[in-house]
Parts: sequence; structure tokens; C-alpha cells
Amino acid sequence: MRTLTVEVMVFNVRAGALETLLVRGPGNVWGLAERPVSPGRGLAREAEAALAEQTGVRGAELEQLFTFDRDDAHVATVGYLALISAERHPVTPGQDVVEVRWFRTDDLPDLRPEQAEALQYATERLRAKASYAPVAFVLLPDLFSMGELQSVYEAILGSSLDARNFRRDVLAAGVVEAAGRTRSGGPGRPAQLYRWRGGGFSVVPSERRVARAMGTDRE
Amino acid sequence: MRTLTVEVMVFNVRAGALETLLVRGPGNVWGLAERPVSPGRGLAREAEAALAEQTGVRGAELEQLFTFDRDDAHVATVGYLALISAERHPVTPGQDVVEVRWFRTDDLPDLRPEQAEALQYATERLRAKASYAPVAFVLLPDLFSMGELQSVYEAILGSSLDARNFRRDVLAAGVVEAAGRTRSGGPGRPAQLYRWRGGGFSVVPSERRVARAMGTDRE
DNA sequence: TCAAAAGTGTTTCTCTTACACCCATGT
DNA sequence: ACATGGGTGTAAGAGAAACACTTTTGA
Repeated sequence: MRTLTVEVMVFNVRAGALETLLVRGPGNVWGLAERPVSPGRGLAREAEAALAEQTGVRGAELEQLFTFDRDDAHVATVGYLALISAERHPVTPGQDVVEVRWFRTDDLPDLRPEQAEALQYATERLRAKASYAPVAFVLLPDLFSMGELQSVYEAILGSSLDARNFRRDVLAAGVVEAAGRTRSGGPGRPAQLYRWRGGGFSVVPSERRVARAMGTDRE
Repeated sequence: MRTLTVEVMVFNVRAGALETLLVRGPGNVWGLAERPVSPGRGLAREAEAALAEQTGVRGAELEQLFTFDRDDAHVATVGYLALISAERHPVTPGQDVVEVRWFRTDDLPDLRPEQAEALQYATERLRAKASYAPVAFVLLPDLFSMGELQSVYEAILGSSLDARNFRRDVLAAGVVEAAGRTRSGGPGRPAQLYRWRGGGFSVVPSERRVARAMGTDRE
């Protein structure tokens, strides 16, 4: 009696590109982490469970996206959106899962058309969300440079930002504080490091709107 | 086996106030139009059916809002939002319905707490929607004055707008055309009448954003 | 003649964007 | 030396908000 399921669309940013987490089941077909809903447990809880069971990812922030029609036996599915750092959340295939892998969002394997559509919608919502909620901090380590912060936003928004405006607006928004340290590491001048300060993390956006959104409380 | 239901939150503007349509069932308790979902019919279709059966309202534009957790027997409910003109849509109680009535949104009867919460959320979403979608035209007759258009927006947004800015921005957006007639009727100088021209109808909004939003296509 | 709604432009301020050069390190 | 990313300020244009008075009707 699988009348209702949940499914989870998970995103990450790596090397300046947006990535999606998919699972490959016994049928050798890639798809989203999903799970039938049992009464009394709460939809968000079920979505967390689906994600934990099938990919090993725990503790992600989930946001309900949309409830999609499905076929006759499987009436509907409630889609959830999550944004996590791949480094902090190693994935391990659960039972009934052959493989779990990140795919670049612009280069996905074949998916069932409903899921491809749902992912398309999720990408749009994630972009919109970046302009009103401080979405990037879950993806970054505790200390990060302005350049890293900016490139996370560029990957999510799919467009490039002006570094001077970005820096000015982020600092003016006061959502970030200088850690007082710098990091040399690679080539180029060492970067000042920042840490995020603020309570929590959580449409054609401007740079200032992105910056202001970083100060918004979760949801 | 009522695992999934739909429920419909319907709004209207009358006398400058936002109103909500509620139904009173056999238990003498007020609530939203709702209905269990049968497999294979589509959620939006079911929501339309719930509204038609219980209130007699047909042909409303419905937008999916959110899927809410419910109790154990009744796992979840998918909430839909509709905005209709009370004048154009007379209500008639359906079978199993004792009474159907409009209530001012700021003066609702006792409702089950989940439904009161859902309505609260729907009101916020309606306000947000007014700033990006041309929401008011479903509420107005074919010919209407600037003042009427403005007061519909004021009721939805819950705040007052500057008449000069509103007029300028609405005309500049080109979503409305002068009908060439005026209407005397009440006290005050007769108003120029306008009709809406544009394809279809369908967050802290400014007056210009409201005006621009009137030109947006459905959804 | 009074109350009530309609109509009409301008100004100020803020927000947004575009834009070029020098600095500090690793190789 | 050179390649690479870091760091700094200003100016011009678009968008947003505030604002007061005259006009036309019904009562």
C-alpha cells in the first residue's frame, strides 16, 4: 500500500560546479533516495530516514519542495531539498543500494522522467533560495576565504559575480567576521580567512540581495 | 484508508478586507473544504473536486501550497490555495455540508489548530504572490476603477499604497487599458474605467513590483 | 457648501551595477 | 619573471518612496 512516498534531492558544490546525489538500486537504474511514508512519523522525519538509510547522510537540513503526482498505485511523492557538503558527509550505500554517487547537475545519468523534472524544479528553487537565505555556509569549512564563499554562490546561481561588489556587500551585511588569520597554501596572495557569525542557515538575485540573504534566519 | 487528503484554502476580497471560505460539517465545526485522494486522478483535480462538491465553486485557479503532516490514520494533507471573486462564484453547501460562508480573515471562527496554521501560512503566501503575479484581476469585474484595483491590492497586502505611485506604475506596466467610459454611482468624482489586457492571471513588495507582477504570466 | 473619491509630476534617496589597478605569495 | 588569486573605491544610472493640491460629482 505505497500510496505516499518521500524523495530527497541533495545538492553539493565542488570545484565550482553544482552536483546532485543519486543512488543506483538493484535494477541498475539511477534515481533519488526515496521511501514510502509510514503513518505517524512525520514527512520530514521520513525524508531524513530515506536519506540516512540509502546514502548514509545524516543531519542534513531538509526543506519541503513540492508534492508531485505519481501513478495509480503510488499516488504522490513529497519532494525534499537538501544542500550539504560532500566533504563533511561521506556517502555509503545502504541496503538495497548498489552505489551512491555525486553527479554534476549539468551531466546527469538517465533518470525516470518524473525525477528529472523534479530535479530541474529543485535546481530553480535552490537558486531562488540563495537570494533570500544564507545557503552557502553549510558547504564551507569553519574558516573560508572570500573567494571560496563567492565561488560557492557562483556555482549555485550559475552566473558570475563581481568580486568587489560581492566583498563589499557581504562585509556590509555583517554576516561574516575576519578570523584574523590568513592562509597561504596555493598560488596567489594569501587570503584573509573569515568565519560565519549568525544564528542559522537556511528570485533573479542581485549581489546585495545575496549578501543580505546571508543574514536571514533559517526558514 | 484515508492516508492522503487535499484541502483548499480559498480567499476573496470584499469591502477592503480579505475573506476566507469555510464549510461547516455535520459536527457543527467549521473547517476547510477537504477530501481524500483517490489514486490516479491527480492532486490538483482532487482539490478542485473537493471545492466543487462542498462549496459549489467551480473553475477556480488552484496553486499547491504545502503538504502538512497529520495524525496516524490520516498521514498528510496537500494544501491548495485559491483566490476567487465571491460575486462571480456563489456558494452552495454540498452534501454532508451544513453551511458554507465567507469569514473575514482577521475574524475566523474556531478551527482545528492545524487548519488555522495552514491558513496563516496561506495568507503569507498570498501576500508574497501578489508581488510577483497578477493576482487581483480574478477578483474584479470586467471594468473597474483604479481605486478598486488599488484597494484589492491593499486588502491582500495588508498595507496601504500611494495612489499616485500605484496609478503611475500600473499604467507604465501596460497591463490595463482605459475602457473610455466612466462611472458615477457613488459620491466623489466619477472614475475612469479600465479593463485588464494580458494573457492570463495567475515577497515585501514595492509598488512597482506589484505593478510589474501584474504583467506576469500564470505561474 | 461639504464630504468623498479621482486625478496629476517632481524630487530625493537608495540600490545596483560597472569598472582597473596594485599586492603578496608559489613556482 | 610570471602566473595566480587577494584586495581596494568611485561614479553613473535605475528604481523606490515621499509628497499637496485641484477636480468632479452626490448628498
